[in-house]
Amino acid sequence: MARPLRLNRAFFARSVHEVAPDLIGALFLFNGAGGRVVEVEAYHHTEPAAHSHRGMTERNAVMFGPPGHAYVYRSYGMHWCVNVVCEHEGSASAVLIRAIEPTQGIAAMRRRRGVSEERLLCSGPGRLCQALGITRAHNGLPLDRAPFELRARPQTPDIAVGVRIGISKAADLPWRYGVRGSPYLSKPFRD
DNA sequence: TATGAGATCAACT
DNA sequence: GTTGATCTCATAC
Repeated sequence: MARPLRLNRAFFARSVHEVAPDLIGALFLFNGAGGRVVEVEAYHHTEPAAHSHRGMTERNAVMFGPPGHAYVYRSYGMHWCVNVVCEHEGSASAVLIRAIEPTQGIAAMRRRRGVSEERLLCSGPGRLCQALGITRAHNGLPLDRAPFELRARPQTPDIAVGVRIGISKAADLPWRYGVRGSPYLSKPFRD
């Protein structure tokens, strides 16, 4: 079995609906800290929950740039959230990284988060950015170069699909993907 | 176990 | 002035 491939620009230059499920199980590292992606959500400009829905602003400009870059925004005035920019299909779209199963750099993540319980280190979009040290300073950086490191999943996990979390618009779209039964999800999947 | 408030800021009405 | 791709802590059942 070959070493998992580094995810390149071609991986991200596809529809969010292909990239999002394919990210589940992939390795996501930032400055050597991170782990296995266990939860993501797709955001597409055709639906009102997406930041790109109403066109380009200073905040979301990166979403309109080339695929394979990080879009980092401030959520609720407090937290940072990280997305991967995908193929535009007419306008901008991205996949929100919502939860990671910690495998590397756990001591550093514990220090940045201020909690010791591994299950709580990266189980949410705000939590994982705090754990990995991702901020606005990293908005727009390419995902195929340091400090980012993304590698394809070694095997395909059992992927669950559900509705997205914490939104009120287009809340019925089943665009949330995750590893079924993982204890590192921000919330369990209902089926 | 479940619900609610507070923190804090960019975008939108 | 209100809302939101959130999290934590407090208080109530």
